[in-house]
This record gives sequence, C-alpha cells and structure tokens, in this order.
Amino acid sequence: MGSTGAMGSATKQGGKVDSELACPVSPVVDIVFSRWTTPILWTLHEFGRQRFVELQRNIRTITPKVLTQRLRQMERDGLVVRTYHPEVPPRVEYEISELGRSLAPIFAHLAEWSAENLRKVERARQEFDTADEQASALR
Amino acid sequence: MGSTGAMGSATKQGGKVDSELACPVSPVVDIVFSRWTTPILWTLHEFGRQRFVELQRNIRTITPKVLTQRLRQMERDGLVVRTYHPEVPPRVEYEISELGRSLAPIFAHLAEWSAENLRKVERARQEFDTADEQASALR
DNA sequence: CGGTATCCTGTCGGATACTG
DNA sequence: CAGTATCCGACAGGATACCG
Repeated sequence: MGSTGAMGSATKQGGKVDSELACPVSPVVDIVFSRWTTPILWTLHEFGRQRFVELQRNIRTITPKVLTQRLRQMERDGLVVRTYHPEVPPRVEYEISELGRSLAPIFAHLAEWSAENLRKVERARQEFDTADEQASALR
Repeated sequence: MGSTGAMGSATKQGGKVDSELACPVSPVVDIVFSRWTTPILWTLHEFGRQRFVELQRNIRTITPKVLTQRLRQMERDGLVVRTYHPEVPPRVEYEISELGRSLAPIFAHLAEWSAENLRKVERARQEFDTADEQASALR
C-alpha cells in the first residue's frame, strides 16, 4: 500500500482529518464500534427482525433510552431499517439492512479473533500487572 | 479501557454478562476499537517501529498524554511492544507485536468496507436528515 | 526526548419516571 | 408497546504546563 499519500484521500478539512489520514479504518470505527451498536447489530443479525421490547430483552442490560439512541443512529447511518405499524397497540420492527449485513463477515472474523486471542490478551495483562507490582516494590 | 462502567462485557457482579451473551465481538471492541488505538495500530503497522515523537508526528492531532495512555494500554494488552534504551537522550521505540499484527487482515477488511460503503452511509444520513426536516415541517 | 501533572469539558450511558 | 423526559455520574480525551 502507498505510504504517506495514497490512503484515505485528504478530502475533508478539520480536526478529524489526521486520524483519518493516519488510519482509513477510523471512520468505520465511529459508525460501527461503540459500546452498544455492536451487540445490537449482532442480535439483529442473529435473531432477525425484532420489536423494540424483544431487542430490550435480548440485550438485557441496555436501557430503553440508550437503545433508542443507538437504534436511531444506526437507522440514520443506514445500518438498520425501522418499520412502524400504525396499530393499537403500536408495533415497531427493526431489522438489519443490507448495508448492515455487509458487515457480517467482519463480525465473524472478529469473533474468530476473539476466540483465538482473547486469552492471550488476558495473560499479557496479568504479566504486565505483576511486573508492575514488582517494579513498584523495588522503589 | 471500557468507557462508562463495564464496557461491552465485564460487569463482574452477576457473573453472566449480557452484552457478551448477545455479542461475542464486544470484548474485542473494547480492546481494539477506541478512538485512538486504531490509528496507532495502523500507523505502527504501516511505518514499523517508531519512537514516541514519530508517532506523535504521524498522528498529528493526538496529544502526548493520550498517546501515552493508549500506548500503555496497548502494551498491557500485548498489542504493542515498548523498548526503552537507556541512553542520553533517552530513546523509546514502539512496535506492533505479533498479536497486534494478527489484527491486520481485519483492518484490511475494514478499510475495504470503508472504501466501498462509507459513501452509502453518508447518503443515508442525508436522506434521513432531509426526511426529518420534512417531517418536522408537517407539524 | 519521553513523558507527567492538572484542569476542564463533551459525550456516552445508567437510573428513574412518565406518556400516546 | 415504544418510546420520551430528566437528572446524574464516569471517563475518554483536549489544552496547557512542567520535569528527569
């Protein structure tokens, strides 16, 4: 790959440019990898079209407020499709869009990486932490 | 590491973790995809072993404090190797570890996804926003 | 050079309560 | 049911200054 120049195209000006310049992945990160978007996307992908409450039940610790916020953002970004059925009681269904679904292989890779390497990270942490203790014991 | 509270995974209280249950990807997200870890990892991967100041120059908008913080976390997680040369003036070099390098294919996929789909996201946003304007104009 | 030490704020997310 | 309305705390991250 090109070194300095080729990557992200310096199209934008402003604060965010540099991290984008340094890393074409950053924009995707902002869109897809926040605390809750990942679980939501995953759940939607796993269990298919779901109502608001179903999502809430499948992602137990999420609050309705946050669920709404993330869902709105993802809808705005075109990752999720919201369907409102004007009935009584109201019914709203969320499903993953095609764009959202195009992330599936990446998620799969991530899950795979996790299965293979999460342990290593944990071990590295332990080593680092105990080494740290020893270091501060020397003082 | 995690932002608020316990991140996409480890609320250690109850034992079972809901978002983890819902999404095996969350732990990886916490480790790899924060605002700065991605650019740092990318830069390290692209330009190889670098000194602190070089990293600072390559990722222009990052402040030394944050760079240190992220670097420490990544070192602790075993993604980055820090080498201290006790010279005058001091010299410290950072390089990506093997574990860190194992993320490269994922980053490549992400960059690819970005190149193909970022536009779509932007278009979706515009549509959503203008539709929103129209909707609120009706009220 | 390679960081620390402070101070400060923006934003995410949690808790709780309340509607159409 | 599907949210909205508030209040609030926590922390990543920015700005600035200083040190071995």
